[in-house]
Amino acid sequence: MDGSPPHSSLTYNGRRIISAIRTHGPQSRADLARRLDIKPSTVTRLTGPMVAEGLLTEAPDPSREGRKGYPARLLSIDPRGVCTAGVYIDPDRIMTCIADLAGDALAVEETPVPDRSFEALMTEAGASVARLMERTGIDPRRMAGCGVSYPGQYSGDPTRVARIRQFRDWPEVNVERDLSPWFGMPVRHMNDAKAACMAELYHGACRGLSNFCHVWLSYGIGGAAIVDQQPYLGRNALAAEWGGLFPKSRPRPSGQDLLDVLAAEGIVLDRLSDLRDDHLELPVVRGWEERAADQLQWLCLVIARTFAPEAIVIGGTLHPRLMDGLIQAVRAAEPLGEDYFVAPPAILKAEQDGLPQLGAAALPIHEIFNPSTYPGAVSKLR
Amino acid sequence: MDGSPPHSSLTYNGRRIISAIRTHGPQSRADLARRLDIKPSTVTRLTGPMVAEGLLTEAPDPSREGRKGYPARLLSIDPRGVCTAGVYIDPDRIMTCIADLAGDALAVEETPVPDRSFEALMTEAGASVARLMERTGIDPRRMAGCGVSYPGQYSGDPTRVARIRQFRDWPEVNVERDLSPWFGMPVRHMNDAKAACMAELYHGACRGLSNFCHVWLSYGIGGAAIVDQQPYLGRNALAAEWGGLFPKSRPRPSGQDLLDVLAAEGIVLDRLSDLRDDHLELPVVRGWEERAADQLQWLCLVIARTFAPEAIVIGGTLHPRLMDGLIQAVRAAEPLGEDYFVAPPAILKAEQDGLPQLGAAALPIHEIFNPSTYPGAVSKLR
DNA sequence: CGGATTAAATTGCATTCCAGAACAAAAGAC
DNA sequence: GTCTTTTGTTCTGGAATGCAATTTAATCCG
Repeated sequence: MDGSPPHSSLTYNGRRIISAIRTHGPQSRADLARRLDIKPSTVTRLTGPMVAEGLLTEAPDPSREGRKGYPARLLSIDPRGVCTAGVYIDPDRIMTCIADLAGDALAVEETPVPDRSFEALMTEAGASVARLMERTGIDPRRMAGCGVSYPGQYSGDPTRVARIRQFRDWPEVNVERDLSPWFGMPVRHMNDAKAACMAELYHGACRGLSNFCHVWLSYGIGGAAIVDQQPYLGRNALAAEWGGLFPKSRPRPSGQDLLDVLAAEGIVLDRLSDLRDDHLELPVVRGWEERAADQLQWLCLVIARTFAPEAIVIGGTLHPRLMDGLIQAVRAAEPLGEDYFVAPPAILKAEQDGLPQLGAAALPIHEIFNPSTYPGAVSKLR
Repeated sequence: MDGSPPHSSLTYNGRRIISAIRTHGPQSRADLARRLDIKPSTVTRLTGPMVAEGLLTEAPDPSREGRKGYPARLLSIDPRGVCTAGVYIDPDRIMTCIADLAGDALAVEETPVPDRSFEALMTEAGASVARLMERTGIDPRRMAGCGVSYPGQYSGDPTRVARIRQFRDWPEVNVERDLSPWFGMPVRHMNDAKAACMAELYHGACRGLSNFCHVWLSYGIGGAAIVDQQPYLGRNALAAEWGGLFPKSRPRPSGQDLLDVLAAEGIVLDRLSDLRDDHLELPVVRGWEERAADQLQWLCLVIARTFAPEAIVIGGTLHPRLMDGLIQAVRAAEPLGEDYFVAPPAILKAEQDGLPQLGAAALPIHEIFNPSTYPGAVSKLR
């Protein structure tokens, strides 16, 4: 059809339009002009090519039926207008997917990790993405890029991705130089918790929220803070790494801590996923759950009093019933401390924590559609 | 001379230029072009009117003397190019100033509060600013606006300034409608702690820093968080109100708490400023200081692990020797907890906490010179 | 039924702002 | 004295938006 991908020609206000539709749902050109404080003519001009290229779709507005005036046509994002690939790597497995703009996974794959070397992992991940592309028959021009995430904290130079404990032998990884070659498209990276947070921002419980915090419970305790619809990373990308509030030498509400507590009772599990339903009935697990709930209540209170987010979303890879129990406990702990004279932030349950590679797949979307990541020189007119 | 004030015609890149000079010091047009990734021709075109209007001044660059090429001319901000007024109101007094762009107060005034009604206070504040304008003989066209700050927390509708405890009888205050009429120029508002933080950003210890947190110790415990050179307010502007981490029913590191502790020992002081040097030697004050230092250490640890700022700046209206002691104690508490594998944030002493009205005076500067507050329609070129 | 009214969407032209390229100016280097 | 280097300027063109008039399709109402 045409040579250039449908997202490559978006102007700054073009991104704002996509962003507004994503946040506030399908709406007319006139609504967009009012919301974004730009002229209707600008909206018409910018949306024209987007509709032609299949990025947006038009539909009549039923809610305005029976009212005077020219009937409005609602603009919606066509989920299949652009797709992205997501790669999640942990010490045990590689999980990949092709996802559309609605966050639906068109295809997923899970591959065991044979060898933890950087080369072996990236070779396998690249091959997996290529297989998924083949299987779904996606037009490569519609692929906006590939997101890659893996657990671990950052350290030192923020332009480079950190080496992490589980992958000690990896080289010093630089996204552009070391990651991109394996996937044949632009590559973005964040650690597992921050990528999972992006999935909640674009496809999950926090869709369109401007300011919220994320708590990620896996083997460790991770997290992220979203400020004005972008991740706030802080110094060395250490912001919202809540684990730092719980010293490793003491009991903490992490998956590894649960495994340690179980092991001390003689129940040795290798992975979190080995935790079966009947384990949950054990007194030792009940006890851990109660203590972890207290610690999470305290954590949410601290988050509420520091970031004052609109919401706190909690997700992770612990057993679903553990997650549910912890979230219920935090919700019950209102009013989140004394001295509160306004309503506390909403406590939300993550919706996309079952598919960690979806978070990675959200990274290219952020890069391409978010106004704040618009590249190049800047001008503003008034 | 000319009819419009020198700051009113700044384009978006014009603001970026001012901002870059403020952050990185005097520099040549070529430096600015490289730093901001815009063309030298653009810098020439934009700086021309600024120099002509007296907003910028030119000087030869001694550091490039003896080197090849056309000698560079350094551009500096002329502190007197634009001035602002600042008004700080507390239950006991009204403090006002006229300040220039360097944060020098050209004139200050302190007036006792006769009557805490909104009308009386604003009448007196407006008259005071008018007297200062008269005294300094400032050209009204050079006045960018007036900042107004007073202590208290926000609640409810963030478009309106909150009613606070000390001023319970005030009406529901709306900045545009209720504050502007008294001062004859544009008015901006933040509470005392957040305004003080703006003074540190523009004139003090954190000049030009992108991300930092502020701890404000007065009768209460306030604070602010700066993200990308703008205040991050959060839900209901409650972000970084650190006092929320210390329930009022228990000992907390606030000035009011110190007065309460002293009162319990039979030493009844009415105001913080009544605390004399010899009070500091009392065992009860020593004890309070020690406990408050522990609490501040904990607070800074929490800030470091949540916001991960580049720096934490501590200021307030406590006795200077108390402030110094507390800051020293926090600095000595490195490494700010275990599990830290990168350097902790710098602990800085506020430089402008002696003149609270200067924080208010920084608000119009932020509004006028910060790229992120640029009004009107938006476009970006690439 | 048909003109008046209403609001959305479109079109052509004007304006604003920046990039690009050629050029001018001032200094040291050879 | 000419060449080289770097800063700074000028002028033109292009990209993006605003502005104002116009078209379009629906309801309202006599």
